[in-house]
Amino acid sequence: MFVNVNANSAVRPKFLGEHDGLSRAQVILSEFKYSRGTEVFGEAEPAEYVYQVVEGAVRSYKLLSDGRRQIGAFHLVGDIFGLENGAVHRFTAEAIVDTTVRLAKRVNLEHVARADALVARDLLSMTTSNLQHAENHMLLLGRKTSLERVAAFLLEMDSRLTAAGVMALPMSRRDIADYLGLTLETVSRTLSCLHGKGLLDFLGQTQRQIVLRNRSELAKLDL
Amino acid sequence: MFVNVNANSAVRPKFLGEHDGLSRAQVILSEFKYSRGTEVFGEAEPAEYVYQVVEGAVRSYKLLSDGRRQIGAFHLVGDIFGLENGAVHRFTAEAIVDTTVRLAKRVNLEHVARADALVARDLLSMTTSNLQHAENHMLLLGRKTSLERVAAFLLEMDSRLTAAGVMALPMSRRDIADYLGLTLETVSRTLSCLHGKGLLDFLGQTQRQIVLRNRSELAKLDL
DNA sequence: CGAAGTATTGAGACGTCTCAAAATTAGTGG
DNA sequence: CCACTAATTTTGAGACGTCTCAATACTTCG
Repeated sequence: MFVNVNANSAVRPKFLGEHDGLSRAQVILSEFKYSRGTEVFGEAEPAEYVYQVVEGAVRSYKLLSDGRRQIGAFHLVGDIFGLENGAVHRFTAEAIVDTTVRLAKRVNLEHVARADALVARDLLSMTTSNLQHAENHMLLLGRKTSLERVAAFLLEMDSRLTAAGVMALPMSRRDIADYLGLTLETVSRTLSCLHGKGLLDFLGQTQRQIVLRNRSELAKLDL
Repeated sequence: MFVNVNANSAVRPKFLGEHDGLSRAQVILSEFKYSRGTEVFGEAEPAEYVYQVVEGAVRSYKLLSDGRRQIGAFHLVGDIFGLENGAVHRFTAEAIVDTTVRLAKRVNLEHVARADALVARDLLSMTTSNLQHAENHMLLLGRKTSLERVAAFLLEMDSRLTAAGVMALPMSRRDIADYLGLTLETVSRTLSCLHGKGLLDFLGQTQRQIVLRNRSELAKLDL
């Protein structure tokens, strides 16, 4: 099932096993592919692995009993996810598009962390940046209008995945809505509104390629 | 300004310096009092100390430029707050009522953590529980109704500060609203509604002492 | 090219917010 | 301790933003 791969990809972000993200950790790495829509791990499942997106995109979410969904984060190329302190995962993680992940056995990581204080420090700083993102997102979900939420989303994605001026969103309107605490219709309407104001353009024949025309106006909308 | 105190209080929770929360750390501890409404630290201020509530209650919040406020957490007796990985605080912290805190210099704590892996582990697990709280709160803020939010709030506070069956809330309706992403009127109406249904009672002549009459019905409301 | 999935747009419903007033509680100084 | 004032809470009525439901358009994929 798991294929051992150590081939170097020529991609920008720092990957597990390269001496950065998780220092010069001697952890066993594998790669695995998930096709669009499949689950990487489920909420409350034992947290056996830690993952990093090599290619594609992943959403982590929680569900209420009646199906309402809150996406806590999108994981894009280079992002590490599924890192838990406790025994089980607190989110469900699904591939948004066909996705390749690199994975490390959690117990190995913990073993290395015990020996190497730098690795332990990396674990803390990753957890801290997750916390920081969650804190900012609470402000968005609790207090921002739909326009402010969508503007914040666009700016976040712009900074994380824009290549050559074009932002190719992997996620659907529904995913965006569940991330922003809105409905997909409200997201769609708000994007149309921003397009109408000349702040962004839709590119080609897909609605998921977006070009930001006026970042500073968007930034003003995101208080 | 800071008074060195090592007197043992006879209170329930484990405190800094007692061999639990932060292991057998040899950190210098002081106590300090903040009167109702005063700021303990501000957002983006250098994070020089880590705090623990000895008596009273604290709110941590973020503000938007126009004054909208999102409270990220309430810190009650025993809770540690102001723990940062980065150089600065990401929230403003204010005393809700007259409050006594114990505080430790952050650099000392880091120094100890470097020497003692158990302390380092405690730091990570504290950050993780903050993260876990934030993740649950994102679900609440993004997807729950006002009734579900208030029910969740009551159950959270019930588990954290009920003494002798009575829950003495230190925070105002406005604080609750800013925690739940609602307005104070909606919080008040929702509490009235729950009272009307016989799920809770208001005690004495204050509106901040509440007795939960039917926890299981409340739990059903909090999906 | 047809079918399924996704996005847009519209119209009306609904939940929460806003504004306002009254009731209650807390705080202050005599 | 009381009287007075300020602050907080409750309650009401109407406004507003987002949601729901529905229809249409567009894109993707077999």
